[in-house]
Amino acid sequence: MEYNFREIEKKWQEYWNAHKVYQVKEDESKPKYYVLDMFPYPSGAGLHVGHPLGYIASDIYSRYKRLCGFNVLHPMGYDAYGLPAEQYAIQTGQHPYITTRKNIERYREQLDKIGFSFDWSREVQTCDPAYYHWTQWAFIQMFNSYYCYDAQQARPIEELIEAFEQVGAKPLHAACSEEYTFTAGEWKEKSVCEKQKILMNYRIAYLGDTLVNWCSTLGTVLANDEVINGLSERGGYPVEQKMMRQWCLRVSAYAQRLLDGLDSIDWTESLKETQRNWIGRSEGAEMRFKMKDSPVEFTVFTTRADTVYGVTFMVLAPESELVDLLTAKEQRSEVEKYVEAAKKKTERERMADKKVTGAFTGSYAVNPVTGEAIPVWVSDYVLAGYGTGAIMAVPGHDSRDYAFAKHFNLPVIPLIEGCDVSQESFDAKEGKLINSPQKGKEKEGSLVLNGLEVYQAIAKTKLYLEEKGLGKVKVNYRLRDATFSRQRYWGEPFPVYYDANGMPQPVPLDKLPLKLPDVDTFLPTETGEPPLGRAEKWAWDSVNGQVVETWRIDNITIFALERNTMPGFAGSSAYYIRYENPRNGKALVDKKANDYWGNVDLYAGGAEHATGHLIYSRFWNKFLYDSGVIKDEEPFRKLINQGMIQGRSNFVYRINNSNTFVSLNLKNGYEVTPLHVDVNMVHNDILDREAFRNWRPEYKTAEFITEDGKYICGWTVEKMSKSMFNVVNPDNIVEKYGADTLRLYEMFLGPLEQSKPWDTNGIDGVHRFLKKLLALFFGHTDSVNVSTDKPAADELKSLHKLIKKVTFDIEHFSFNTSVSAFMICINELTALKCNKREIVEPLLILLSPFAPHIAEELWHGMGNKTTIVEAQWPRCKEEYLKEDVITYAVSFNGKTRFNMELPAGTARQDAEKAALTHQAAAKWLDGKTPKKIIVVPNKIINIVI
RNA sequence: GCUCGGAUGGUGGAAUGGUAGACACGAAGGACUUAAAAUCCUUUGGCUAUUGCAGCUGUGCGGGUUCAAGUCCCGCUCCGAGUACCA
Repeated sequence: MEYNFREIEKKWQEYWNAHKVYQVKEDESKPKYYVLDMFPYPSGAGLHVGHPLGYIASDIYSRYKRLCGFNVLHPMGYDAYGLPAEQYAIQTGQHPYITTRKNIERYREQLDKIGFSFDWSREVQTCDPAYYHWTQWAFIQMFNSYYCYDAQQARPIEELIEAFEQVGAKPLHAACSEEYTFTAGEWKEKSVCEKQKILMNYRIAYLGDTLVNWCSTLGTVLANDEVINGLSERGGYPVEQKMMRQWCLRVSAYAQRLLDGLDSIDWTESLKETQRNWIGRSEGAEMRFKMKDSPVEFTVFTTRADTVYGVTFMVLAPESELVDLLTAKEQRSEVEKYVEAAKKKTERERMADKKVTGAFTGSYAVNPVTGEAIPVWVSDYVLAGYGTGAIMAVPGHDSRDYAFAKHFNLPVIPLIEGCDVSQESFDAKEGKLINSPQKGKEKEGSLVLNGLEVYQAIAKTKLYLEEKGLGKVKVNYRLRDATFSRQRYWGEPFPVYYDANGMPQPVPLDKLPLKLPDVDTFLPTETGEPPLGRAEKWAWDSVNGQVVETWRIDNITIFALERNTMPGFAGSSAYYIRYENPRNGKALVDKKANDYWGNVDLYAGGAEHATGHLIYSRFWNKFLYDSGVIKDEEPFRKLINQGMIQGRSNFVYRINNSNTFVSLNLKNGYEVTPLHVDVNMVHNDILDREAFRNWRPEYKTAEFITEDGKYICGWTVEKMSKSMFNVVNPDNIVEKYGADTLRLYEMFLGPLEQSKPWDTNGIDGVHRFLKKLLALFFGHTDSVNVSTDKPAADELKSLHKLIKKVTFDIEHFSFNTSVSAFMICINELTALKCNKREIVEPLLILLSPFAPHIAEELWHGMGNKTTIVEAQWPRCKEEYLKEDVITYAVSFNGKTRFNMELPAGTARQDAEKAALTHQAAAKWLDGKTPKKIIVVPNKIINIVI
């Protein structure tokens, strides 16, 4: 009897595959459960041990739910569009499709080896035209919709046109980039082209001039979540702000719903918090300022309306359109110089540069409350993209304004009683107001704030502003619209052409998918157009409704197609819906399929997608919900984040100027250089010296100074990467120990959510557990040997303890403790020499989600004809868990003195009596009568003397 | 700066307010073996005992609540993650 995991695992993987064991379809007789993993981007490096962590956890949960009688949808696919494949294509000329397909094959091979219960018949790939058909379709739906604030949902754009025709723009509450006030009459007067331009301002997918994150090295724009600390997430290249005409998604219209929806879903608090911060709701007021010497007006946003008496200057963002309007003649050259300098700086430089800079525009605004004239400045500490791109500066109570005021010698007015602003500003929102007109001494109708608490003063000022028509209460969100164009080849083409007026028109729905054309090279064109600009034979014939391979300038029915492609998150925003009905050529999802499967019950993936994918998906889902395509408003009901698996690097210590290596604990006597060594040559920190000598030619003659005949390596925790030689592929582990050991070990490593370094130091213990399990089944024979005898009480107890623990742990995603529970149970049963069928059969069912291959093998070895997948999860019977005797810890004045065993079910009074009359008690009682006795059933008896 | 986590043996980590350190690794000792591997047994937080069966101490630090605190409350220290000229 030997644990031949290679044979066992191969056998059952082939069996499951051949018998389509994990394929599911809608089944009204069973409750559904949808378990989803974030689908991987198939990179060239293949899967490493960090990837399967979440997959194993969700697979355990899927298998568990299946055994509990649920119809479980557990699909997998690939996020196949992405930058690395394109960059590889630029270098090698190989089409990204080829590399992507190759990588997918490798991923599939690796995944198959681990024994997941995916329904591969539902696989999707985002680069497959049959899939991106529906990405393009959704885009057109967004193009043809606007967001109505009254209905709080997306509505067809035709309804907006109708409203314009009847009442004009002013009374409507619709999400837009710029407010319009035209009347119904004025609307009707407008040309077709003008109307199109106005509608663009309202569409949910719109073409707009926006400030974008431009990364010149990558040659593309990036979304906010793709920029980290002013550098591109991919590659770490500098990013600058640039005004560009781009496709955008009006995500901001959904800000409030995205925020509110968080309360209805079961995600970790930290992830919800991250999204709340990203959405960044802030309540405040918009205040209108008039200029002293010109008719121009502008508004600012503030959360501290109460500080209006402390405004000593105004600041405009350098990119603000107001700069040009408000700059006085004599200051023009200085301001222009400043704005130019600011524009040249990248986002990162601006952040790094904490120096205070700015320029005076030479003009003055009028404080709407006091009537005083206040100077208007330009400075890059004010952002064009947030609020109105202009602020009222209150140096007394805002540290940034304070720094600016001190630098340019502007006055600082304290507004809170007792605060000291001689060294720094007082930013806290607390205290009593001063320095506004005194009650009784104020002019008629002026705003009196003195003596009020800050929150009262804010409320009063808002009210005052609204009454006097000087401003309005306003909620601002940090969440901005998503830029949706990428100047890249390897992405979904926009289903859009530009008509004779240069206006974008959607490709008719029945002509989708609009396929990605071939190009000769994947670089931008010489004229700076995106790579698709090289597709010369790629145009749209609007009369015949098809892609044509010709450019005929004289024929006005042949139009240019959009040359940008969609970003990475386009394909990943609704893939979970497509899994429900993946081969449907008529719709994204059939209504019946979606009614049955609904949203994702459990979503497993990394927390790094908090502000990207997980926001976009929620937005996309809400849009589809508004459009009546799907039935649930939130895509992912419960979300678990697996931690990151870091690399555990190993070092050898070379004695300087020699080829001799000294073991870790002996290195102190020498001058040594630590060198990274491939972790695959190290086991339990002991170096395989032969493998090391063969690793590289220069180590061929290496000498070792060992301890007890072993060379011990040093170690440290780093990111898993090729250059550190610490990448561990799951294949190696599967080859050496088997998939079941890998699965159990990854779970045993620690709590799922926690980031932890990968080390194989404990893997033997898990492997040993499986061997013990086999020993229990086989005894000393070569075939499975189970007895049909009735189990004894202690055997039943051991099993039911396990059922209770494992069921509880799986429900709470505490997989590491359930693996421990299996080990305890097997140790107990081994000690009892128990191989009784009534015990080991349920045990195998419990184990099957964790180690499906060996469980299946033994299940069949016992004579079962069906697969273990069809078994039923065992129920825990509490009556087997009852203790005969209960151990009480008896303590005196809180100190435990002795343990005492009493029969289960002993009455409280009898327990008290027994504790006092116990022979050991006399020592502490010392003849005294106790003041108080506390009996905690099953636990402790505390006697207070 | 702000927000959210975390701190328990040599290591990974267990502990609904109720005997802290489950389980596993590693280490030490032993059995089997010509030997090794494999397997099995014993010990393993620290200190004091160990011809004394036990005692003391102990969950980052300082307080508090409680009969009882790793767990709850207050105040620190350190570490990690996210986010940031957001007005």
